[in-house]
Amino acid sequence: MQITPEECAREMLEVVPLVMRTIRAEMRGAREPSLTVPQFRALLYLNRHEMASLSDVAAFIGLGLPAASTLVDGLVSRELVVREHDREDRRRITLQVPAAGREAYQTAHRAAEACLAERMASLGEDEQAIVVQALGILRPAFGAGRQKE
Amino acid sequence: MQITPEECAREMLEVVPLVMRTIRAEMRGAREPSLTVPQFRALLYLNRHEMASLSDVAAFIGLGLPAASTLVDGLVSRELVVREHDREDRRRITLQVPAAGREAYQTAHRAAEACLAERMASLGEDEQAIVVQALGILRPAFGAGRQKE
DNA sequence: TATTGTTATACTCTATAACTATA
DNA sequence: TATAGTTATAGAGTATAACAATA
Repeated sequence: MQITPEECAREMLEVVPLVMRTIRAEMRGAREPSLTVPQFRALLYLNRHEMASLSDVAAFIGLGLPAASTLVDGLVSRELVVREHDREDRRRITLQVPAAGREAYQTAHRAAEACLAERMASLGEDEQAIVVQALGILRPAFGAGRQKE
Repeated sequence: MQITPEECAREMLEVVPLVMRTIRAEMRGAREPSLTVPQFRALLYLNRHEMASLSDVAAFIGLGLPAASTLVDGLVSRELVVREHDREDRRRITLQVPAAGREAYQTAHRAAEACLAERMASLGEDEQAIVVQALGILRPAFGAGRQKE
C-alpha cells in the first residue's frame, strides 16, 4: 500500500473528530466540577507552567487573547484559577492553579483517561503500541507553535 | 517499553486536541462559505447517505436532537442543505445536499486535507504508514455508536 | 508607539426542558 | 402513548473591533 501525506490527512480528518467527540462527552458528563475541553487544556498548561501569562495559555490552546480572557474568566469565577497582575510588568497577567483547580483537573483527567483506556483495552497490545507510536509522531508535528510547551 | 491502555489514553488526551485545533482553525479560516467542524461533519455524513433523517445525523455527530436541529438550521439558511418532511412518515425529516452544499464540503475538505498533508509531508514514509495504521485501528474503536456509518 | 489584556458584539456549539405534530 | 423534531433558554466557545493600561 502506497502511503502519501494526503492519505494520512484524509484519515485524520475522519478519525480525529470521532475521538474528540468521545473526549468531550466524557468531560462534560463528569461530576462537578465538570470541565470543557478548552478549560481542561488551560488547566493542563497552567499545572505545568507556574506563573504563566494569559498569552502563554492562549498560544497553547490556540485561541486569540479575547477568547482566552473569557475562558480564564470562567475558571476564575469558579475559583479554579487565580489571576493576578505581574509585579514586574503590570500589563502581564500571571495565572496560578489553587488546590481546587488542581483537583478539578485531575478528576477530569482520570475520568477521560479511564473512558479512553476502556476502549483501548479491547485492542491487542501490538495495536496499542502502534497507537502510542503514532501519537508520538504526531505530537511534535502539531506542537503548539513550536514554542515552549 | 511496556504498553498499557492507560498510556494510550494519556497520549490521546494530549495529542488529539492538538490535531483538532489545527483542523478547526483551518476550516474556520477558509474562504466563504467557511464551515465549522460540526457543520463539516454533518455535510460529510449527508453526502454519503441520501435521504438521511435528522436523527441519523445527530447520532453520527454525537449530538442530541435539539443541537442537531439548530446545526442543520444554520446549514439550511445558507442553502447548503435542503430539509423536507418524509412523505411516508411526516414526523421524519429528510435531509439532502444540493450542489452548493457539496461544493462547500469539498472546498473545506480540500483545504483541511492540504493543511494536514503539509505537516505530514515532513515525516518519513514509514512514520506516515504508522499514523495511517493507527488511525485505522482507532476508527472502529470510536465508531459512531457502531450503527450504520 | 508597541504590548498585554479586557470589553463589546455577534455567531456557533451544546445541553435540558417544554412543546408540536404525527403515528 | 410513543416517536421525531422544534422552540426556548442558557452557558460556553470563538472571532473581530474597539478600548484601557502599562511600558
